[in-house]
Amino acid sequence: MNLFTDLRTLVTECLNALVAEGSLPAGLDYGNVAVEPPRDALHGDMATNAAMVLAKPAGMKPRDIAEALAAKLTADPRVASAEVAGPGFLNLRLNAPVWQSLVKTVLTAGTAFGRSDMGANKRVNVEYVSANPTGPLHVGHTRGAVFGDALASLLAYAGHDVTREYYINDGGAQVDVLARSVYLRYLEALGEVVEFAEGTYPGEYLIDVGQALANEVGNVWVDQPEAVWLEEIRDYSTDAMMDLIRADLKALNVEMDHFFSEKSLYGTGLIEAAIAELDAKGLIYRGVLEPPKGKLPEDWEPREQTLFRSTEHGDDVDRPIKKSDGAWTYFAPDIAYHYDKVKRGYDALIDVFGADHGGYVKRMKAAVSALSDGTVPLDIKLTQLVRLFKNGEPFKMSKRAGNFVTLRDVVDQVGPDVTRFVMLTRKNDAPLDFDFDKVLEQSKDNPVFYVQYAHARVCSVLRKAAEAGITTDDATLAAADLGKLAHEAELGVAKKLAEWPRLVEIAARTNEPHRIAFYLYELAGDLHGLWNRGNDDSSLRFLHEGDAATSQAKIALARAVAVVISAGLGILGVTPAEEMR
RNA sequence: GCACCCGUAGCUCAGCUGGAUAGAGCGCUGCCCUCCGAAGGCAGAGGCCACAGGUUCGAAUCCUGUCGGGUGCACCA
Repeated sequence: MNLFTDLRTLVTECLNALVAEGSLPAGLDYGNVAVEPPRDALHGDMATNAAMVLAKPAGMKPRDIAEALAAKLTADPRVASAEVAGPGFLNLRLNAPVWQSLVKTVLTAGTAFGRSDMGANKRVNVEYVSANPTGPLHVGHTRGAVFGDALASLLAYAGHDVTREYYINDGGAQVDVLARSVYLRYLEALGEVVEFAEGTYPGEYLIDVGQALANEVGNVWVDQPEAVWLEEIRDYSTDAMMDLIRADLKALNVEMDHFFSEKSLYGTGLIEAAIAELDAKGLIYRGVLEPPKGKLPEDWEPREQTLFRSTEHGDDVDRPIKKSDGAWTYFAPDIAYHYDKVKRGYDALIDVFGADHGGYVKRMKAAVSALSDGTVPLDIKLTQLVRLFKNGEPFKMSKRAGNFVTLRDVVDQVGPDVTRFVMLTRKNDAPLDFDFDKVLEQSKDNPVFYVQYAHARVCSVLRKAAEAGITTDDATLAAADLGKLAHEAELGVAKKLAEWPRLVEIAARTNEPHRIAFYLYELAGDLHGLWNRGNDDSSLRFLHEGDAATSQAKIALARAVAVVISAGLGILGVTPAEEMR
């Protein structure tokens, strides 16, 4: 149910009719014909560029095509008028019943209004967060978590079969560091005085882990060499950290479908198999890389390494997959992991990385391109930094975490709903300012509040209606005499609702959930505007004393707005507010 | 030095597959509560879309270059 695609279908039908009667040449490509909202509402409800895009291939003047098309279009009962404007735009106005019935459609479909089948049930894997299992999640992870989760929901809403996935970096040196740090906390729990050297994690969050470990195994590892305890403590600690991370994610209402362990790639032949696949394509060789231009590392020296010829797939330089000592680089298991995703049969992959991984994008895309022979697209979305403020000043670090502000610091103070919405009110690739005071402010410059307030207002109307003895379930409202919604202010809100399905598709196509947040803000503004016009013009109020029929028609519109706000907030993972407190 | 992202109103930012007179919030000026929640609404002022070329019927949008800001750059993860 998308009025814009409905009308685009009508336009192409009319064009075909023109072809059939010989007014247009046959065989034209309608691919670039669009039906969209005009920039200025004064121009009408919808505009099509058909005449302009077809003028050249048809060898005709745009205005001539537009005139002929207009005549055909106005024959349709939905179309009130079709005017040629500017260089050849065709501005359409639709009859009021189109908008009135749209309200009914929304109420009948509920939050499914706006669902799309554009995804054609394609299997998409969205990998996000994937933080190292060495500590609690911090603000940067929070943004990635919120973005990835909303993107996954958006794609699902748009008809994709989505898997939410987390890659656990439990195979590298950083988990050894974790193990050593936990060992120190373990000794500490047993009464020893310990010192945290450079290169260990001093964060207080490991105290509990060390204590728990001491309770479990007693003093068996005291005074023992690392070789004795490292592996066991490493496994124990990463499990503990993943429990911590899962709990953090749960606090944000993020739930993964699948956790993939890097460690599972080692010793199982999976890395070797992935590299062999690349080797078979002639993309693996031994060589020496050029020194990096500009800042030359102090200890740089030419070394022969095993390299992936990523330049064959768009990268700037070839990348090492083995260190000079023969061990895998971090990139190697990452290749194997993505190979695994390709083999699992996904039609598209999406990685959500922090901005500090920007340098990693090209090589990862190169790897997936090579491993899938270009058949599986990989889109990598980078989330930019979050700058935290409190009272207008940069926010201080968290003590418990040692050196960073944690996800818990944020969620505990403002709640998951506010956290999520605010982090989605900016494009993913733009930096985000997050002010603990402003996001809780109940005023118009706080979009969270503004959108929630609109929803709460509708709920308030429903409560008042119930007090007045008016039936307001969705089925009743859908059956109301919606012809009473005749005022342009009311139809204007319905028109905004009509844009929802179209907006979902645009947001999904571009992988940009922030568009949902901005749309909801605009929709909320339209409702607030209509609400206030009821102050001057009582016929625009939602409740009409002693006139249930009129009340139900008006309330139907308000309720339809609430339904779409619910659907949108649902995608963003935010709970709609019934009332403001 | 190279790569990626960004540059739009005084400030913070939207801007769809290239489309008409480039939008919103804050701030500023002035209005609107006997009323379903004024926690809101309406109106006004405010622009060389960083700059210069190019592509075309048409460019904030696409391409090239310049300037400015951010991020990342062998053997870390």
